[in-house]
Parts: sequence; structure tokens; C-alpha cells
Amino acid sequence: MVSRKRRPAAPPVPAATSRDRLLAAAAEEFAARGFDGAKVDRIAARARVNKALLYYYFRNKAALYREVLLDLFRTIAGAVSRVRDAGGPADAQLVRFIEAVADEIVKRPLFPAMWLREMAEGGRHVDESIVLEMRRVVEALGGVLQNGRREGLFVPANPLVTQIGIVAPLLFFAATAPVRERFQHLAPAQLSSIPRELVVDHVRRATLAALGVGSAAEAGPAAARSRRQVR
Amino acid sequence: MVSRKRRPAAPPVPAATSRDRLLAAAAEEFAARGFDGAKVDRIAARARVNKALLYYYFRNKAALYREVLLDLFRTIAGAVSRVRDAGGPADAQLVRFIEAVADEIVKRPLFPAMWLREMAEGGRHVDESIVLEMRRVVEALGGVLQNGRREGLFVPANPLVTQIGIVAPLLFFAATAPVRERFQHLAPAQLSSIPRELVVDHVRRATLAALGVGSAAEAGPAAARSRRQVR
DNA sequence: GTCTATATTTTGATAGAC
DNA sequence: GTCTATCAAAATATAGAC
Repeated sequence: MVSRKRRPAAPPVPAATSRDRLLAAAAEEFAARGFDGAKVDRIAARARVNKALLYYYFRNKAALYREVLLDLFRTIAGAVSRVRDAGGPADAQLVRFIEAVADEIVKRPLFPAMWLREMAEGGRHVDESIVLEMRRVVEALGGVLQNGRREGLFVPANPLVTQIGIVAPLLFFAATAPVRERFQHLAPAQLSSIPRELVVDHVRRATLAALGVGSAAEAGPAAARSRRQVR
Repeated sequence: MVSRKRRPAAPPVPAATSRDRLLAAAAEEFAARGFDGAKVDRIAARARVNKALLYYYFRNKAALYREVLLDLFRTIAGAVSRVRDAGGPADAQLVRFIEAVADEIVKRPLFPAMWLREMAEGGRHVDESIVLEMRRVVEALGGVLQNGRREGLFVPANPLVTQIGIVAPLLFFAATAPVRERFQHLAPAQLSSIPRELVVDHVRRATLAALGVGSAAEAGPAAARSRRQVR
């Protein structure tokens, strides 16, 4: 019995400088417990620094939280802003948008919980700099949709609605992984172990179809694969 | 200056018995602030009873929270379980499923935040009775999907993936309403004031299409309306 | 069933030495 | 930049009267 309290205990955060470790530790703590559930003591401990040092680098808990949030949104905003650079037809761009979001979720697994939480909070900690990053995401998609219109590929669609149709399921699926695993024993296998690709594929086909891109047949090999995998 | 602290202040909860008022107040507080952000004092105040009475009726904060959560999930589980009763072809049943969820969100506006929050928490407060209600939701949809298969209307699809594709956007849209309103001034009108019907319609068309129901033309009048509304 | 008063713990935050 | 020590304010929970 060497463990400090309960649970497998969150692993401490590596990283170079104290400040960086604080940010990384804060991200984990905030994602796992939310703003109010997160404890400054725990963040400091995880970062292997003293609590006073946290206040040396950040004005207070809220400022630290906003820093983490801004960083996360900057990351996806950057990722999806690049989907149009490769050019090509709008439907290909749209698929790249979806995959960019999905990939970013894999790369930054704290993202889903943070995002869902902050939205549930009514954006209590969202400041202007953060909304602006959010807006970049919608704008990236908006551009793709406009291209699609011009090319006669897409029917008219509201960018935010379309974005919610893409992002929400991806976030939700990722965020619910822990619950689904914890209660595996209460559900048929079909419901517990779902490959991420199945969801990305559903979103891809659903979104393209909603935009009026007929014959979802050309959705690529993953689509065909998924149709076999379900049962 | 008669107001107690800041903000428009949450209105106190009416309802008959003290216990009911406590539950209603707790639902509001938990939805708005999450488990850790919610304060027992505030719940009692909102219910216009003393804090000690709260502990008379409920073992502790967590027990009260679970009670609220169970009640919410029982409600939607009940609502969606009824979608097959009216019979009819599977695609009509599916549409009823989507509308049942959307309607329930309107009727119980605290639902989205609670659900998103609890998922982000990894289902920390979800107990077996609650998962069972969640399962009823997936089972209801699963039944519809099976009907659709049998009738040759739907391609094979994973029920949970399909459910996430429906529920996540609806929850997300509803939950983000406050943020979107707060930052209206930073976004074009197209992004701020979005009628709920537009989202329901998107989900309806996207889901049907993903299930292989071609020619989303027969999606009803709302579909046609939406195609004009977007710009 | 309902309230007053209070015990106890936790937590965000700072002063000040090194 | 980093730590020790500590304060003051919340916040959960209970004892016990009415």
C-alpha cells in the first residue's frame, strides 16, 4: 500500500519547464474534473511543483483554465484551417475537414471533455480570444461549403448546423468512451467496443448526404468496410 | 439594490412539496454548474427550504444528484420507447425517434447540459439504474433499425453510432445556445440565430441518408422549408 | 417536517524566506 | 524561480430544538 489515495492515480506530467508542466497538468485536471472539480493543489502536485509557483505563473485558477482552453481551440482551429490548402473538389475538402477534427481528437484526447464541459457551462470561461478561435473553425467549414455551392456539389446549408452535425458526434463518442467501458458488462458487445473508424465513417456519409452529395458509394474503402463490420 | 448577489438571479422553484422543490432546484443548479460547481446552500435557498431539510430527504449531495439524473434519463427513455407503438414503416419510426428526442429536450431544457456534463465526467455518478435507462434509449433505436433492415429500407448500421449521430448534435445545439447568444456580436447573423427546426431537419436528413434511405425528398415540408431558409 | 447553530474539512490564495 | 507556512473563506454535513 504505497499509493497515496484511491484509484490508479493520474500519472505526473513530464515536459520541460515548470510552466509547461503546470499547463499540461492543468489540462488533465480540468478535462477530468471540470473547472470547479479541479483542485489547484492537485494540479501543482501533478506538475511536481509547489502550489505557490502556480500563482507565480498564473493570476489565478480561472486564468490558468482559460490558457488551457485557448491552447486547445487554437490547435483545432489551426488544423481545420489547413483543410482547404490542398485544394481539390469541395467534397474532398469536406472529408478532410471531418478527418482533421477526428485526428485532432486523437492527438489531444483531453479535447472532447473540455469542449463539452465548457459548452455545458454556457461558456462561462470563454473570452473573446477563445470565441475567435471557435469562429475560425466554423469559417473553415463555411469556406468549404461555399466552394461546394459554387461547384454545384452541395445544396445550401448552414455552416454552424453542419459543423455541429460533424463535431458533436465525434466529441460525444470520444468523451463517452470511459462510461461505455465502465458499463461494458451491461451492454451487448455491439454497443461496447466500437471502432472509432465506424463513427468517422458514419459522420462522413451522413454529412455528405445531408449536403446532397448523392450515391455515398464513393465515400472510400472505409465506407464499404464499415458496412460489413456492423454485424 | 435589493438583489442578493449578482446576475439576474435564478428564479426560485415553485412546485408542491418541499421534496419536489428540492429536486427541481437541484436539477437547475446541477445543470447550470455541474456536480462540483453546484452548492448545497444554493439548492436549498432556491427551493426555499433550509439546508438541513435537504439532508433530511437525501443522504448527501451525490445521492441528490443521482436522483436528478435518473429522473431525467427515465423521462427520455420513456419518450423514445413509445416511438414504435404507432407502428408504420421504419423510416417513419426513425423520424419519430428523432423528434421525440428533440421534443424532450424542449420540454426538459436542463437535459442537454446534464447529459453532456455527466459524459464529460466519465459517468462518475452514473450507477446501474441510470445505465439501464440509457440502454433503453439505444434499444428503442435498435428496434427501429432492425425493422428497417427487415423491410429492406435501411442498410446495416450500429445502433449506438446511429444514436450518437442523432443525440449528440441535438444536445450540443441546445446546450450551446447560451454561448452563442452571449457572443452574437462576434458572429454573422447566419451563425447566431438558428431556428431549432433547422437542426432537427439536418439530423433527420443526415441520419436517413446514412441509413441508405435515398431521395431525402420525402423528408416532409420542413426539409423543403429549410432549404430555402439557409440564406 | 422544518429550522438554528455549529463542527469540520477543504480550498483558493498570499506573505515572505531562500 | 521555487518553496514553507499560513490565512480566510467557503462548503459539506450534523446535532438537536421545536
